[in-house]
Amino acid sequence: MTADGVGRKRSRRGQGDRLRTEVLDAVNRLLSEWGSDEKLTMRAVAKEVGVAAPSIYLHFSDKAELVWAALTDKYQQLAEVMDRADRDATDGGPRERLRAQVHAYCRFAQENPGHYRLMYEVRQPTVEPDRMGQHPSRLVSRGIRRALARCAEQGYPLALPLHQAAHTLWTGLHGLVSIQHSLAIDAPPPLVTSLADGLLDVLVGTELTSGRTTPATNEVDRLIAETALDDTESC
Amino acid sequence: MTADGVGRKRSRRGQGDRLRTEVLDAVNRLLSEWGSDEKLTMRAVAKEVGVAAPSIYLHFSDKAELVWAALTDKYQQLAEVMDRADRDATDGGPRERLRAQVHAYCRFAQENPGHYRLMYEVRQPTVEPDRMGQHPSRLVSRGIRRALARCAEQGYPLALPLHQAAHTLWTGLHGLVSIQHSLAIDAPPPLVTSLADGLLDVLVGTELTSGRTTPATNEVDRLIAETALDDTESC
DNA sequence: TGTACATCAGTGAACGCGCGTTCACTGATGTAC
DNA sequence: TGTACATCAGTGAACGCGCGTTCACTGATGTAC
Repeated sequence: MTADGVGRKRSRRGQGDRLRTEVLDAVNRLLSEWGSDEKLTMRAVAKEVGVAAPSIYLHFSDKAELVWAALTDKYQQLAEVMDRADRDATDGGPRERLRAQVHAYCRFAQENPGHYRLMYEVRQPTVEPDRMGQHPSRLVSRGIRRALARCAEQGYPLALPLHQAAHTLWTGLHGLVSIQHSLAIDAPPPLVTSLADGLLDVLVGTELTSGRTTPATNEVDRLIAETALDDTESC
Repeated sequence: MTADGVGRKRSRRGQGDRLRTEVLDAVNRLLSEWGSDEKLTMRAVAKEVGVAAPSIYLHFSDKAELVWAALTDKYQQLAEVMDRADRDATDGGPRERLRAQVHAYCRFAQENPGHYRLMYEVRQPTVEPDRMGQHPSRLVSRGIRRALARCAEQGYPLALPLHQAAHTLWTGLHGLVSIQHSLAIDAPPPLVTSLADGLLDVLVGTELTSGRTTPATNEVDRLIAETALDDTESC
């Protein structure tokens, strides 16, 4: 037991895996508390768990693996939050559901600045390139693309071809919150959400019209769909 | 003279300031060479200059000051590149000039990933909050806003009020290139430029029409104009 | 039922390293007399 | 014109620190006989 360890009890035989989740929980707590990933060290994590630093290596082969696990976890959580927001808005049309997802994204980014930074700066400990192809951020971009596809299907005109619109919306949201974070701007949270709404309004027509229609797929759209930027699932 | 110092000659009396620019040049070279700011240490910079590490302190009181100087320098350079692109496109209309600025931005970000990362992650060594109010990124956002204002003045309809459109365009560009960087995606550079074009097309009408017109300023637009997100100069 | 033992879930101390920064110094160079 | 001296532009060695990681270990706990 370390100096500050809060009386953690050693797991019983066979319960060794308990520590793994405790470690990931500790990472979450530290990122929340600090709003940053600067001080995220093996020693700090161990101390937060109430365990000696080498114990972490019983479950993660090195720091990169730990960070990657935390990161994947959080992406899943973000995707889940967006998905729930989408489902909870079923009484609105597909456009309202997309908007709900967008708002969930903004809220998550503002409530979890530490996690958000970690998620979008994987190169902390460098990560192998093949892993990059499976980057869990796909979970998020896919959710947005699906919601956009539903809008298009049900007659809302998109200002750009589907994949391009989805990528533009996703990266646009990221740009909004990330500049907010990196320039340490203290704009009120609702402002970011309003800006996101503006972007959404520009990309997805607000009413069902037969006049304007979603542009057909083009070279750019196809390239995005093929690149690692997106995944292969068809829409 | 250090082991690797490339025969740098000590400055003559009164020429002591020469070292200052040599240091900043060295920072530039290292960021270019590495495409990253991870390894940017006082020792590495000193070695690149061909000088002992403590010599840097003759001109910069600490690392934060050095980084801030390099950062400001690069923002000015980016703003200049965008400005020149704008001026070089005078034979096109204001819309073509804006597009030229947008392309210059994308090119800069892709050709200088190391600088770009440094520019948008100031919190490396934490920077005092009052400095943040004077963040040199304003140079960039101002350039974009001015070009947008010219478009609006000359009859191109914006899809959003001026300041909001400018902020959306700027952060949207940042989102595009920053996700490219952080997810280590190897999309061909022209693709990013095409995506930027798409964003531009969505925000600024492609033709002079009297039908659609730029929305009047609103609450969101006013808030952005007032926030540190922007500067006070009126458009 | 009692006991020897294998295994599991960790620990304490130390490793080598690189970092930002400090400190007392040095040696060339221009200047005053 | 020659020389003592102040100043300038740096240097070398060391500081204390925190980091990721390794290594030999320990002590409780379940199990076999």
